[in-house]
Amino acid sequence: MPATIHDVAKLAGVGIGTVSSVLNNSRPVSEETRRKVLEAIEKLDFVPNPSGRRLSMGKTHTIAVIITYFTLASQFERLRGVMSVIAESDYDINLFAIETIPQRNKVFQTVPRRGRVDGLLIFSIHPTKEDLRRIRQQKIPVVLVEGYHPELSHIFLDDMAGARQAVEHLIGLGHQKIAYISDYLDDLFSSGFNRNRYMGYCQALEAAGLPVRPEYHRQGWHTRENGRQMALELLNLPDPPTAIFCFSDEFALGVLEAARDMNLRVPEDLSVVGYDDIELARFAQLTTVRQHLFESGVQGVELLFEAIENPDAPIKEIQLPTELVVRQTTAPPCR
Amino acid sequence: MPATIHDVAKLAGVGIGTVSSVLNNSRPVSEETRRKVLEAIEKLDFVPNPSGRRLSMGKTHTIAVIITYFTLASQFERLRGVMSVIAESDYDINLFAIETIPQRNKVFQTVPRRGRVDGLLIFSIHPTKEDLRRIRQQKIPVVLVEGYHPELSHIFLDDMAGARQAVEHLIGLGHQKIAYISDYLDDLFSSGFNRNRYMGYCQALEAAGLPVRPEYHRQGWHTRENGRQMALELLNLPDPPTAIFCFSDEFALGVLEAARDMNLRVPEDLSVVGYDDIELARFAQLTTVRQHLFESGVQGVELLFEAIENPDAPIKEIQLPTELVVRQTTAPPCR
DNA sequence: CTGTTAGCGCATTCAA
DNA sequence: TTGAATGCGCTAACAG
Repeated sequence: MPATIHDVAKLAGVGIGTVSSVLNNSRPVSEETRRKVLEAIEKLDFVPNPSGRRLSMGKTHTIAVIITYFTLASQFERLRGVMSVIAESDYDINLFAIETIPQRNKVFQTVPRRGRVDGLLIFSIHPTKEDLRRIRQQKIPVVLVEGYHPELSHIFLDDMAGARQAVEHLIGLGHQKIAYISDYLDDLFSSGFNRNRYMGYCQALEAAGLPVRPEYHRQGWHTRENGRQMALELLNLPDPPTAIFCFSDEFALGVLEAARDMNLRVPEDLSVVGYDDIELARFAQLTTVRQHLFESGVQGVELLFEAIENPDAPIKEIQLPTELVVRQTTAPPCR
Repeated sequence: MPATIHDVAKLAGVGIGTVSSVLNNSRPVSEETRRKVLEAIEKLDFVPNPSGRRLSMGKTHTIAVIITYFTLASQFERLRGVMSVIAESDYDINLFAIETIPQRNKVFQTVPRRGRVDGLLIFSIHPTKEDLRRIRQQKIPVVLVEGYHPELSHIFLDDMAGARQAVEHLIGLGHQKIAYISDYLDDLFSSGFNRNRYMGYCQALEAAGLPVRPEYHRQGWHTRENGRQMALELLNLPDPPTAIFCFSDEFALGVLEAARDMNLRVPEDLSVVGYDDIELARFAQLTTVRQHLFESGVQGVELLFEAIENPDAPIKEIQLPTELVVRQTTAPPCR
């Protein structure tokens, strides 16, 4: 139904090769014929069919963005970063959200292929050996965002240091009983950064001569409500913590809710530190570890574009800084 | 580089037609050959090239989702709704975020075409006559989410009623000085729903015999920070309002920040009502008008799928309910 | 400078 | 039940 290159050629009285030439500036065309072609294109409201073009060129001009934890505001902010540079490019983006293992498998089995997309941007997922094999075999450019792999380009942060900063801040305020609310340590998607944050937490405690108390460590699936539940459990312990460090701001907001439920004042009765610095952390006046979410999305696509342009370039890694942002949810403990 | 249908055919010792048949169950194949083909597919890790398939079938198995105000949490929640049903389907999604008029034009000029995508889901944008012409010409299925157009399928809400409920709630509490913070009334993208909410606001006031004071109506671009600024202006008026109704929760959170800046207690000194009921409204204990965001995304794609299946079916419109959710940010005025 | 032709990978006829 | 041939819309190489 829509006009094809043949329709344009016929209307302009030229061959399809010529139309293609003016479309892509692939070879010189006389002013006269160019004008005729342009006119025909205008009149027919012609836009080239991407499938035809893709098939012919072997390039899709599309990148896939694979996201897990798609409920999290942090992922949304990363995605916004991606979209901001996509809008300026002539690439399309295919979005894949994966929440379950079967979904993960399906996506990783079908998406990372030449002819399907030109490159992959993967948020917060650790590729398995199987994934890696596939990726290498298809020779498809990949960039991990909030991920780490020695053989793939990635944007990552020093999570251990970030977590350490947060806990050191609490220790510096005089806290001795510091709990940690985290994602499952061996969650199937994760790139080990949750493990790293846990290690940072432990390191900071140990460096200060504080014990790592197992009952102060809770794990749960990544929602605010779970954060609230786990905080409630912690705060109802016989010897409750005076401060809670959270794997994410999402959890931290849940902790704040729990404190409200129990009529605890923050920060007087309970200090709370989050991780991510999502948009709403500022609203909640949450002390948190900032990772540059939007920026990580931006740099991720840029890296991917580079890799697509220059497939033989060595992989790159970019480390984004983490910084502690002290707001109103941390203070010295009362007791 | 990746295996093609020819590679599979050769390895299996059959013709490509046969391979295609087992791939799509398009015609009977003997158990014996099917097995051989499946084996070859497995061995070569073959997945059909989508561009080829699309070109051949004239279907893309892709839908475009066009979103404006992509910074808003409400859009993210809608998108999550969309993704949740996409994950269960075998459709891909192409995401387009538009923030500026040139972007808008480019997207509407190139995206809504047969051969490019099978359908369009459009969030919070009012199609122009020009857009409509294009859409009709390409005969491409379209569903508007949070939009209204008599000739296109759409998911919408009765915004006038929603706004009225909110303002009536405030009036019922005894407020007489009620301000309204809105998006620009003639914003270029919008479908008029901001205008409708304004009318609902006016209606409720008038029905109660209250004056519509122009200085109580502020307009600004859709960010929390702007909400804060506008609230500051309102609250510094010689005769400040005792309640502020907001076009969105995003604005309302900004108003809450402004109140905090000015050491006003909410709801004692100032009542605040939002609109949308985003995830975080609950955290902020915000009284708000709920629209079912996630659900609107879900129903939007479902409607679109129906339209793709059955292109000649009449357009459908779904009205989603709005409901006032009273939380902690509204109370009778002090003075 | 321009028209013609050969694929790109697939689904789908048409024959056998 | 199957193989071979045709065409989807386009780009690029080839031939003028």
